[in-house]
Amino acid sequence: MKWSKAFIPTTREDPADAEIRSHKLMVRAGLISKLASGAYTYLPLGYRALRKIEQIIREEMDAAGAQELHMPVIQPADLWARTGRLKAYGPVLMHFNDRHGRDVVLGPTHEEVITSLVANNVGSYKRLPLNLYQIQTKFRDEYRPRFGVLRTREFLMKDAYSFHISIDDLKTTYQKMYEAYCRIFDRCGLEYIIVEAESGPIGGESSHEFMVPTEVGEDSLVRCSCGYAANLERATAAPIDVRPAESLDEIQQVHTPGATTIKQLTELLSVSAEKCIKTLILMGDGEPLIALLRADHELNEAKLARAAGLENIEMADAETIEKLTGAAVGFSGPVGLEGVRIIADQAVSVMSNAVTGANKTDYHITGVSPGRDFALPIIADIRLAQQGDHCVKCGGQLQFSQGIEIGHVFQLGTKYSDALGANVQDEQGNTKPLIMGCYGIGLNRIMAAAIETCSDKDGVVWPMGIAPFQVVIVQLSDSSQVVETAKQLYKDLEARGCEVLWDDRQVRPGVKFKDADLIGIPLRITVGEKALAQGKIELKRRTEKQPRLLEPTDAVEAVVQLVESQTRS
RNA sequence: CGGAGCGUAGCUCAGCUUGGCUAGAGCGCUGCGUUCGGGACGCAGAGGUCGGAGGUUCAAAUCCUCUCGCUCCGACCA
Repeated sequence: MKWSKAFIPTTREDPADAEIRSHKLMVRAGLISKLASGAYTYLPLGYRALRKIEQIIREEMDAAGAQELHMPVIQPADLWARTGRLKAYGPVLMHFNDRHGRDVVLGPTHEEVITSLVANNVGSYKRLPLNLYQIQTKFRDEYRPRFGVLRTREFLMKDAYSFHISIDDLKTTYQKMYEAYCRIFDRCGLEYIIVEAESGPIGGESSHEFMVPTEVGEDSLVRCSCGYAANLERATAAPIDVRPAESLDEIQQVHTPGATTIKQLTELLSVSAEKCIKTLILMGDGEPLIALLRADHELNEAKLARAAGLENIEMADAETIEKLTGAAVGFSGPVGLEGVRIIADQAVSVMSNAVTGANKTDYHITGVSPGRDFALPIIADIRLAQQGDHCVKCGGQLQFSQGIEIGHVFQLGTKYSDALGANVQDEQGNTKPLIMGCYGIGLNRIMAAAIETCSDKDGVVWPMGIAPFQVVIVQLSDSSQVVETAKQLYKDLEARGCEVLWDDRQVRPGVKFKDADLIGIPLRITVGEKALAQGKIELKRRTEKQPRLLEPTDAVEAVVQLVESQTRS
């Protein structure tokens, strides 16, 4: 491609509405352009990169035994109602009414469609396992699109769905997908980690997320040097040890007017939050429930729900709290509360001489020791891991960072097949629900994550595997010798299968160098009078400072080799 | 949906507090000339519903009301 004919609108300045590095660079390098909040055009350069990502995914999915198909974006809302997800997704689903007034949704994902497809066409275990995938635009009316292309209302996703007669068979495919994902992300040149994950409202039991650690990701990661890794929702910290025995104080009531927050309480009484018990009152399936946490810890609702055996949990309103405790919000405590389920975090169970609410407005009590002053019927891990916690596997310090989720694999089970009646007959002729797995990859996020992690002060530094072009030829002048040499290199490299961008523009050298760095093509050939006087041209990697001088024919060989060695995983 | 901020040239912004002449700068763009190995310079130019609607006023980019859009924080999220 000749640069003079290409549509690559680079800019010198950062866009005003971009906050994070990848977003700024994607706009400056002419990869994307925003149409509206959460809706971006992929410009030719950006689209080339996106298509390369797509092709890597396609090749690896095919190699792993999955088959590509293409499903509709528009889906009857009725189908969504049957799995309960019309309600579960709520306003995130984009709807419209067609000319007959039928409620239609734009697919945010395709479990319903694929499950009904397979239900209608597969009746026997003999056709299983089956693994089908598509690469398609998905629609979600996000509460808040953000971070450039990281969270948008319209995005490209690869979603695969597998169908099985047995859990063992599902696990085999799950493992294959897991390995295929590793190859895909390796080929994309990403540094990623794999974490245990909550499966979320999609349902299912086992799940792993593929994350690229960055400073700006939306997800929080917890890691240990021993290899333990989980996302924050799932992460478990090592239990807190029992403190050395001290003499147990007697309970005393203290006047704490207006101290409704932990901060106010600790300042008023000059105690650390570690000595206070936070009493959270929640509603689970219509019943009140009390969660006790050390005051410097945060509740993990998913863990609490699991410990309590409940589906949905939400914070109780002020009225419920006042009725239950007889005190205003902010003065609740476990001592003396009757007839309500109490679940204590493990860290609370090892406390003594603690401070907590007195169930009397404007009063707290001190000298509280769990076990002595109130019962601990259920002790569980119901908190978020936090800075300073230790690894549950090896006892080492847990490390916290942010990350971008680029892929997610789930073992779904029979949630959708049950809801949609997707059954097959097994060997004995019994009717069995299909056991499912599903596997997603966010293509746009791969691109953003790659740029977020691969860039320097001058611009993007594309990994070879997903670079829009593999090599850029910078032609420094219009002298016939320079032009002819550049042209010959261009022809030779293209003939060898390289993706070449030839900067033949009538602009000053400085502009060409700056632009080449900004758009981040991995290899750069410079053709200029100086080196050409010795019959040489310059070859440089984007990551290097100094070029090497080579004969043009040697340069072609060198480029071909570099491309090959860096494209392989 | 709650909180905060921002909408002025293609892009990045100044001007608004304290209303007043023809609405400015830099970058980019067009033409001519000089330059030509890391975003050159000179001259000449094109380019604006000051987000939109309504109001106050002799007079509104500037003040008031409403509205739309965008960004960030929160809530939410395969």
